[in-house]
Amino acid sequence: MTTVDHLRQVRLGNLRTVLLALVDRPGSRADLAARTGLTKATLSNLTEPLLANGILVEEPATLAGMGRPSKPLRFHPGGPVAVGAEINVSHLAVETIGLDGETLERRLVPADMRKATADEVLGRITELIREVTGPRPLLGAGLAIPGVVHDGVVIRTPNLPNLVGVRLAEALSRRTGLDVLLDNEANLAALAHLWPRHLAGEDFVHVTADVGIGAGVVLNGEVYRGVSGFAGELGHVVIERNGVLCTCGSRGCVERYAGLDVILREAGRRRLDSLRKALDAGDPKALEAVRNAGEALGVGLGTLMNLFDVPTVVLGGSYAVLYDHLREAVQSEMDSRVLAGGERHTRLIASPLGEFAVVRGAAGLVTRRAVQQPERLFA
Amino acid sequence: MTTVDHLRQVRLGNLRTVLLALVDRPGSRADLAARTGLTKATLSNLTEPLLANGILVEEPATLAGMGRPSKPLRFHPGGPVAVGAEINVSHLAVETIGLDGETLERRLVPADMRKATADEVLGRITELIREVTGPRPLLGAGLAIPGVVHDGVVIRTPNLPNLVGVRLAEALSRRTGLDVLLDNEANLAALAHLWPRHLAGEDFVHVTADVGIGAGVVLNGEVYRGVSGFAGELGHVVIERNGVLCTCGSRGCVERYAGLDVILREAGRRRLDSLRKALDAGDPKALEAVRNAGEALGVGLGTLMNLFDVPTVVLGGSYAVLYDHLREAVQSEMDSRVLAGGERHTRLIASPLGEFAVVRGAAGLVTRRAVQQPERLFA
DNA sequence: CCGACTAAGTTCAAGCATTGAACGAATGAG
DNA sequence: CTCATTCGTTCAATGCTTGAACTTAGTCGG
Repeated sequence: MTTVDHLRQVRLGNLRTVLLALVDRPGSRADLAARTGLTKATLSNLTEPLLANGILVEEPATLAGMGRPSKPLRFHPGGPVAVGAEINVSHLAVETIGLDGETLERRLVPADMRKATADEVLGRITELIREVTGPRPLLGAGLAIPGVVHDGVVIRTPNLPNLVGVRLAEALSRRTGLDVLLDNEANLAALAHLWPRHLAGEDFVHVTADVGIGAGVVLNGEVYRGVSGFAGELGHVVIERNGVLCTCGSRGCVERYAGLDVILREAGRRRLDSLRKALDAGDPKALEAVRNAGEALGVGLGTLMNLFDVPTVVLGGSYAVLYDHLREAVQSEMDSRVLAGGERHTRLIASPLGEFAVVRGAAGLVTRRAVQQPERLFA
Repeated sequence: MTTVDHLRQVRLGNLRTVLLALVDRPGSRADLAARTGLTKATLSNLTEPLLANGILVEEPATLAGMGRPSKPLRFHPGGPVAVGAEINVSHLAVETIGLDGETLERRLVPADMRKATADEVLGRITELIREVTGPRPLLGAGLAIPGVVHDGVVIRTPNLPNLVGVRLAEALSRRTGLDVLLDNEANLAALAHLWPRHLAGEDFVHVTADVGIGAGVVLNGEVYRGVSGFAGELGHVVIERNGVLCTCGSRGCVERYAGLDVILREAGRRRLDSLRKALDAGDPKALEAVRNAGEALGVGLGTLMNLFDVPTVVLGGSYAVLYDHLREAVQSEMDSRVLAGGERHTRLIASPLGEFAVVRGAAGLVTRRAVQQPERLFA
């Protein structure tokens, strides 16, 4: 650690706060100085290389009130972009976003990936990525899969058995030439609610149901993954110690009572949209199936809240679609069990992001890293 | 934020790493330079004020091999000390430690505090603190209570009802003239395993049973408290959604199956030492009571592990006393339910700290703050 | 006993990011 | 046209770490 390094760290830290302020919203040097607490002099200095490297652009001018007009800075419309990609059981999806978080291109293609080989999956996702990437420089790609991931390797993915043990990040990187970050879809859906916009605060849990139930846990503005990537496995929280046997070997896992497959079976439906229609039509069997699932989920979430103590739960994915009919059962079961409930109710909300939450999170993983490690922008 | 502040931050950060290295073990300037990555010049510079202020002392010399002998630095034996204090249902305890973590004085006095008023409790604990503090300067006091705490105020403490709502930190501070940090005993028992020595890694959960069951959660080398102090409430993790009604209003909480009161009742014993003797004598009723509790605890811990994904569980307090007889049931139930268990077994250990774990943690809270904010040492 | 050797600790000029103040630039108000 | 106002730049000053040179205090071999 040389002396230069120490001062360089200070500079990089300031660069990070400036970029964070810009992600929040564009602003002139003077405005950014006020917002970050740095001086105008430092801002001139810090933004100079960002402008020179095509990361930022200076807008013509703003005809404000008195005084010299300010020239707001924003992310360059031709600047670097990040790719998000999702491999899932029944679809593939990709999306590109700029550093400002705006969506540039997106694709979602239904496809049964259950039996596909790793090569087939990689081939198709690579093709999709090529479709959405244009001439703008690429920061890298985030890749989401439904399962547990550690160090770029797929550790566990019950519904895509051909991917277990595959070094997916490396494999996709070889095919696309991009830097690839691999993560679990639950974590990435949660990240999409945190970055680039705070949609649910700095501490929350995001819950999704597909075949399994996964929770992405955000603590202190950071996604919490656990030491080996197994954190937030809400689906395997036990609600009845001698309950139904689970594929994981345990008994009474939440997943066996609140998983989407269970709800559909109990409701006598095949697909989510059909269930949704039945619910809206007041079908009693469907309503009961959803209420039962909501209660089970509420019990599991109560346990989760007693361990993590966060103020907000976001229901996403299929749960967001069923939100109107789930809410009451989940909330009441949770409230009756959460210890902190005496102080304040746990806020339960539906995700405002649709089916692109996961890919947006995947892309966000890349833009977030670029902002937090600004030296990457000059490579 | 002036320019001076920026450079001061660098200096304070380096001071912190030097002090951390010294907490680990004493060492000469050259040795510390090697361990911290700083230069000998910087070390001379940083340690000078620490020596001048009586925080460190220079040992005479060490007659090592060749070359100029080194003069190791260590914390001054007359330097500042921290007080830890514990208010509990059936006892009060205090302990003083130096910055190196060595115990100086300790007291543990049995006393039924259930019906005591806040004033009575504060009076007695103040008296104990006076008994153990000598001429050495005081950094402050850590205060532990069995219950939930937030911002120096007691939020919830089922077994010491007279303390709810009391601004305990402020009250004790007024009586003793010390800076007081208030925290939950579960968090502090966990901290005692993290600071000043890593006894269980940087990620673990420490579990204690008294009347209730509490877990102190350590993630990434930091105690995780949740947004309102309610994190780690393992006692209210649900293991049977329609199980026994709990005082908290929920049903099937772990506490109702694995709490110490339950174990004693089932075993037909009044006190822990009597239970322990019965177990050692092979009393079947006692053995079964403990095994049942172990299984229930294992189910709850399995759920906890599926959410936090830490590699180690430390059993402390009464559970440490019963460890030999609890271990098997806890471990097997946990292993069959933890998803990450396929990769590695969760390590289950008994706390090596005895009944002073909580007060040591309370004192550690203060020494840790002093090291992390070294500017406090020059006041 | 002396000189070579080794390692610890100190001294000092150099380097560098931020700062605050002074300055130049660009516009509106009167 | 002049003044007020705000934006952005320039520049000397600050203060911390650094690496190299230097001093100090021992061991080792003859």
